[in-house]
Amino acid sequence: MNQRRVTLADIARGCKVSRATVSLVLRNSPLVAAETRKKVEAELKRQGYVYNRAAANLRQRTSSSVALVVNDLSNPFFAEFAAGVDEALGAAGFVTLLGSTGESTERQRKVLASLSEHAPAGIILSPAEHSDGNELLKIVGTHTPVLVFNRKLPHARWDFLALDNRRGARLATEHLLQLGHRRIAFFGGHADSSSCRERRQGHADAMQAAGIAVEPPWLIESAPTRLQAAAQTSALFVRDPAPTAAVCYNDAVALGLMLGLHARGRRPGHDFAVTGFDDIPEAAVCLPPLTTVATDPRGRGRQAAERILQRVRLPDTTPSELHAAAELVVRGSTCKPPHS
Amino acid sequence: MNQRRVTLADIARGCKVSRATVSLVLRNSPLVAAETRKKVEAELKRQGYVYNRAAANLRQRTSSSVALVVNDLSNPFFAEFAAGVDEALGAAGFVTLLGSTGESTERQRKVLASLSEHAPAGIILSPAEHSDGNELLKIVGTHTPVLVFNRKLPHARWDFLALDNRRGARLATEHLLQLGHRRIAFFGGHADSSSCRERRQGHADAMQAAGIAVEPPWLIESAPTRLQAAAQTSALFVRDPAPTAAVCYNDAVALGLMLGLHARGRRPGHDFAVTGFDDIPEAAVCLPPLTTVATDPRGRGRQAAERILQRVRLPDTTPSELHAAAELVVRGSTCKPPHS
DNA sequence: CTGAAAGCGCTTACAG
DNA sequence: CTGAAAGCGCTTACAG
Repeated sequence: MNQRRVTLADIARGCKVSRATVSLVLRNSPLVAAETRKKVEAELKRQGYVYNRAAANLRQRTSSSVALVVNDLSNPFFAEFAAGVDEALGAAGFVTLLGSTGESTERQRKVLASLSEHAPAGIILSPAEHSDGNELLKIVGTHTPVLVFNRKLPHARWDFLALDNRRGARLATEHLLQLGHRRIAFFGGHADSSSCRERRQGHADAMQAAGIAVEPPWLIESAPTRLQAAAQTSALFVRDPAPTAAVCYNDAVALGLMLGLHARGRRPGHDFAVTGFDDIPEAAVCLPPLTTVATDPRGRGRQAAERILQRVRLPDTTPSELHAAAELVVRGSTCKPPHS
Repeated sequence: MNQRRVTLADIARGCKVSRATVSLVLRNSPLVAAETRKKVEAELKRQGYVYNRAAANLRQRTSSSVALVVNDLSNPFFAEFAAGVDEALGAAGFVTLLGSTGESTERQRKVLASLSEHAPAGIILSPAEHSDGNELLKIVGTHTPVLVFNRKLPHARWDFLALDNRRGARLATEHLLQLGHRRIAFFGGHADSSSCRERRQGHADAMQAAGIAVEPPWLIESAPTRLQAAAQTSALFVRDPAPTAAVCYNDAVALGLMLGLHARGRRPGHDFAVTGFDDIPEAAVCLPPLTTVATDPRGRGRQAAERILQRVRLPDTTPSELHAAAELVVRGSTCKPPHS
C-alpha cells in the first residue's frame, strides 16, 4: 500500500529507453517505432503504471477538470443538473470537481476559493442567493471562465444560462385561462428571489393580455418546499370569491398545495386547478398527475458543460446569455373552473 | 482573460524576495519576519495571486481530492449520500471528484481509470451491479485506498460500508407481525441484487421467528422504480388468501405499490399495510405517510468521507466492515390487518 | 530569518 | 526514430 507509485522513469528504466520515449508511447505519437512501442506497452502493463494527469497538466499548463458549484444536491433539480454536467464533461474527458454552498454566500466564498486552487479549466456556478458578482470575480480571478446558471448575478460579465422562467409561467397561466379560469393565483416562492420574480412576471403577462387585473391577495409567498406550501393553503381562501386555480412557483410547492387542498376537502384536478414548474419525476406519478413546466435539468446540465468547454477552447468570445426553452406538460391537475 | 496566471515567482520578483520566502508566507511559517510577511502579503493581494494546489501536491506527493463514484445522482438516495460526502470532505479541506456509472460496469471501468489519473487521496465507490473486485483493483492500483459503499464487491479487500439491509427489513416485518399480520409479502427489487437478497433475508428471519412459512408467491420482483412497482401490484392478489401487508424493497417501490393499490380500489394504511426502505423526503409527506426504514444517506456520506480520510492518514490498517444502523420510522401506512 | 539549488512527474523543443 | 536537457509551479533541506 505504501510504496511509491510507478512513474514514467520506472518504465523507462525497466525497458531501457528514455522517459521521453515512454511519454510519446503514452500519448500515441506516430514517431515511435512499432517494436519500441510494444516493449514499452508491455512494461507499462507489467508494472501497473497509472498516468499522473496532474503532472502533465502542470507541464502543459492545461487542466482537465471543471468545477461545479450548486446549492444542494438533495434538491432533485440540482441533482439532475449535476448528473447532466458530469455526463457531458466525462464524455469530453474532463472530470467534475464538486462543491456545494447550501445557499450560504460565506460557504460559497470558501468553496470557490478552494476549487480555484485546483485550477479548473472552467467553473459552472449556480449562485447562492444574494451573491455579489464583483466579490466572486475577485476570488475566482479573470483566468478561469465561469458560466452562471439559473440565477443572474449582479455585476458579473460571465456567461449566463437561464431557464426561461417568465415564458414558462406565462404558458402555464395561458393554459388555465384557456380552460376558462379567471381568478388565477400565483402561489409560493420568495418574492425577493429572481426566479420567483420572473415567474410572477410571466403570470402577470398572461393575465394582462387577457385583460384581467391581478389582485394582490392572489400573490402568496411561501418557502419553496412542500410542507411550507401546504401550510399556506388557507391563504388562498381568505377572500370570497377565491381563486379557482393556482400557478405554483415549482413542483414541490404544487405538491404541497395539493396536500393542503386535500386536507381541506378539496380535490385538485376536479374542483381546483394546479400547475407546477420543473417537471420533477414525481410530477408524472402523483395523484392527480401534475401539469407543469418542463425544464429538463439534465439537459441543462449537458448544455452548461458544453458551453463552458467551448469557452475554455475560445476564451475571448463575448459572454452570452442563453435562455433554455421551457415547455408546458399538460396532465391531470388542471381542470376547468367549477360551474363553467 | 488569456494572460498567464500569477505565480509564486511573480510575487517574489514583485517584492524582491526569494520564491522560498513567499512559499513560507503562504503556509504561515513562523520562520518569516513580520515585516517581510506584511510586504509579501500585500503583493499577493495586489497581484491577485491564486495558489496552485496541484503543483504543491506534486512536489509534496500528496493529494487534496477524493473521488466519489456513484450510479446516478438522480437517485435521491445517492444524491443525499454525495451531499454528505462532499460536506465532510470540504470541511477537511478536500475536494470531491465526481464520477457516475449509470450501473454500467464498462462506464465504471472508464470512470475509475480517469479518476485514478487525477491521483485522488482515496476513492469512495458505490459499485455498479455485477462489478468484479479484482478487475477494479487492477484499474485503481494498490496505492489508493478505496471504500466500497452499499454493495459488497466480490474479491475485494477494501473497506466496506453497508446499510444493515437485513436488520432493517427484519424490523419492518416484525412491526407488521406485531400489528397482527400473518401473510406478509416481500415486494419489489431484483432478486439477484445483493441488497434485495439481504432485505429478503431479514423478512425471512422475522417470519421464521414467528413460525410462519413464507409462500413463494409472496416474493414478488420488480425493477426498483415507482412505475414498475405499480405495474406489479396485481401479482399480490393472484392467490387467495392474498397477503394483507407488504414489506417493500424501497420507498420508490412502496410509493408505486400505493398507487397500484389505489388504482384497484384499495386503501393503503386502511385495508393493506405497506412499508418502505430509505426514508426519502417524500415518505413523510405522501398520503398516507409511509412507514419506512431510515438509513440517513447524508450521514452515511459523512461517515464514508471520514472513514476514507482516516484510511488516507493510516494506510496500513486492516480493512474494516461497517454496518450502518437502520431504524424503523412508523407512520400511517401500516394498519392492522382487516378483521382482526 | 532568507536565498540558491534540487526535485515532484510529466512534456517539449532540439540534436543527432 | 530516440535521448539529453529544460521547465511547468510549487516545497524542502541546506547554507549562510
